Amino acid sequence: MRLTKKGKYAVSAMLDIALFEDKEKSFVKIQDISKRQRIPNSYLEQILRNLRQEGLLLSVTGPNGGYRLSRESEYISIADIVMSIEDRLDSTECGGTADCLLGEECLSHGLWSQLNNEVESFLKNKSLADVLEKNKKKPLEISAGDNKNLIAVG
Amino acid sequence: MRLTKKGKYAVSAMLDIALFEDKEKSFVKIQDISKRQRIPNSYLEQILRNLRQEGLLLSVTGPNGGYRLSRESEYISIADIVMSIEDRLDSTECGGTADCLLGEECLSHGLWSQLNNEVESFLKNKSLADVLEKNKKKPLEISAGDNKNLIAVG
DNA sequence: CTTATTCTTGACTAAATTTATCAAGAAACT
DNA sequence: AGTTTCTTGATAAATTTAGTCAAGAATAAG
Repeated sequence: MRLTKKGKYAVSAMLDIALFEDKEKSFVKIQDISKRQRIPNSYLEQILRNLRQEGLLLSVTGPNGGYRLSRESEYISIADIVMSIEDRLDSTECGGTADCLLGEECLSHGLWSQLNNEVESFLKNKSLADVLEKNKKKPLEISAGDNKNLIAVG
Repeated sequence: MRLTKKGKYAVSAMLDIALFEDKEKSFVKIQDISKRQRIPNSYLEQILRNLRQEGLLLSVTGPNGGYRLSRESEYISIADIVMSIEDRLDSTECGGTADCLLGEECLSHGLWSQLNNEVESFLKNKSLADVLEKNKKKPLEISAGDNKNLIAVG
């Protein structure tokens, strides 16, 4: 399971949406996410596109449109998000193919695939809600002025 | 903790040395490691250089020279190796600095740093010996002919 | 039915990182 | 001397990541 900035942006964006979506009513706009999380707007478009195509987000075009989670934050794991985003699931050949050394399974193969499992199960067991929960405990500082709407997520 | 091909090559090379070094007597040559593990010779030079500089390997120049582990394989962890090799320890800004969002610690910060710890402790608790041990159980196939010396490690 | 808002798409570019390569040099043995 | 083998620093090639852009389509409001 590879982990790049893109994957982290994706998680931040999803957390942001989870926080700011107003169930039944409003959707969260790309622009707002972009500003709050400091993710380049056009890059974010690309990322949200993936997340929607993978069925993690719903979207509505037009005024008052935007994005919303496709299911409750309890049921979206970080692994779901990361796996939607990162193309090369495995960081190098070994770990998935069992065919690392020209047909032979290499000695370190077991090691890397164990590590992979380790990481994967860690991320599978963390939902968006879990991550947000953890941050609820320490009250967020809302600073005055322009930053009123800027809550750290990513 | 980043994980690239370079890091995996390093682990493979170390495993190879652990297997082929003949304590008190012979050293393992770059060329041999390169052939057995299919690691480009000149790239391997660079990698072994790092490992030696970090004190994980000893080397001797000249005929019958080569490399040997600086300490027994029980006392070299995979984390030791990977951390010698990978320059950027952390895959992206967040996870180490606690300063991800222009001075604010981001909501997902805890998540990434937890993951980091997870991976790190996994690799810290695995020694070269551990990895080799696992492979001892299933006897290696030695195929006839040119490959007689080719034991899968990487 | 026109306009403003907002997502959608595909193709493209730039930057960074990873993956090497090479050649000249130094150490050690025979 | 001559051969083997590591040592070093600089450089090049390939791949991946990160980010941009512009034209288009959907929706709502007036």
